Amino acid sequence: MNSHLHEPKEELDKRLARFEDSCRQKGLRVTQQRREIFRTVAQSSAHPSAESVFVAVRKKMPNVSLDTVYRTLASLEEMDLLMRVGLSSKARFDGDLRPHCHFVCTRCGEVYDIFPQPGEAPLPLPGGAREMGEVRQVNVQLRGICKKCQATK
Amino acid sequence: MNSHLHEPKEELDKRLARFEDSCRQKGLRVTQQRREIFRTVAQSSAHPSAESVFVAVRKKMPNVSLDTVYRTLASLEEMDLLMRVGLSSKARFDGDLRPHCHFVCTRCGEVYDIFPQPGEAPLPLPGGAREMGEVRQVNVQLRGICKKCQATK
DNA sequence: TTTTTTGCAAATACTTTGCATAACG
DNA sequence: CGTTATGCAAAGTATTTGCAAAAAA
Repeated sequence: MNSHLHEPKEELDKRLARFEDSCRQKGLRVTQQRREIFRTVAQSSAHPSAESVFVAVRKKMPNVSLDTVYRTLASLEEMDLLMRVGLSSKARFDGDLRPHCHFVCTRCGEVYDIFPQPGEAPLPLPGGAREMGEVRQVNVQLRGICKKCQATK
Repeated sequence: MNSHLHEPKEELDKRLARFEDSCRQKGLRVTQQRREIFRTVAQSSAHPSAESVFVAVRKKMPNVSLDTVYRTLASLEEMDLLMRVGLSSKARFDGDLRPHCHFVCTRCGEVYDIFPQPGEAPLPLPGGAREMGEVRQVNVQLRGICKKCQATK
């Protein structure tokens, strides 16, 4: 899975402890599968897909099923123990090419535009960007709960 | 489709002209379907999905098919006439919660981390963000062609 | 007229769900 | 022991592809 530790062992233990705390706090049981799936994502720097996690976890737990991986990744995201890269499920398109950011509501899925306010400076490219390759597009996504959903409780 | 013009008519005409130029430049034919699909996305501010575009276009062209919409949206993205919100196809996960950006290679799909360089200031939240709702996560994605793919030509 | 594109239908990829059994607390 | 989570199988979305007919240049 092209993964390597990005932290020493004690650090991983700390994260595993945090994982267990989060589970208990949410009333979720600390199962072998959840622990192994969490450990796998926590140790990888390859931004794995559900399938990759599945393959990796299977090496230690040959009976784990893909749907458990999906369910667990969703729980871990819910507990803020990992994050999802990009937007999931279906693709959405934007015909407005002017620089702007998106606010994505994680509850209703709605996407709102945030245009720069008058006089606001454009976001600078991060310093390390050039080394990665040729940047053609910048996509800034803020995720949270939109006003409308907050009102609905 | 909850769309409204975000520009006057002359502006749209200019964009349609640019669309036709881009097609010719790429050797793609300017078909009724492509024109209508482009116009639909260009006029919408709703970040439509392929399905939404399909429904909207069908009102003017009852025989258009969903796969043509998919194919056309891909071409339009290729020509930089629209952009895709978030990442398409499959979900990917990141267990590293430290603030960092992602470089996504649009050719090979690989995702690379960009961590802030020593002394680099964190990116400021855009001014308009607060009005949208409660921001829980910031996701900065740079898209382009990675070094490895550039080398492969 | 020649080549590209379309629409149809079918295939594929990704993700989710219902249900009986197994595992946690 | 009571309840939650798992694995299996099957269903549900989202997207892609092969091919004959239609449209663009």
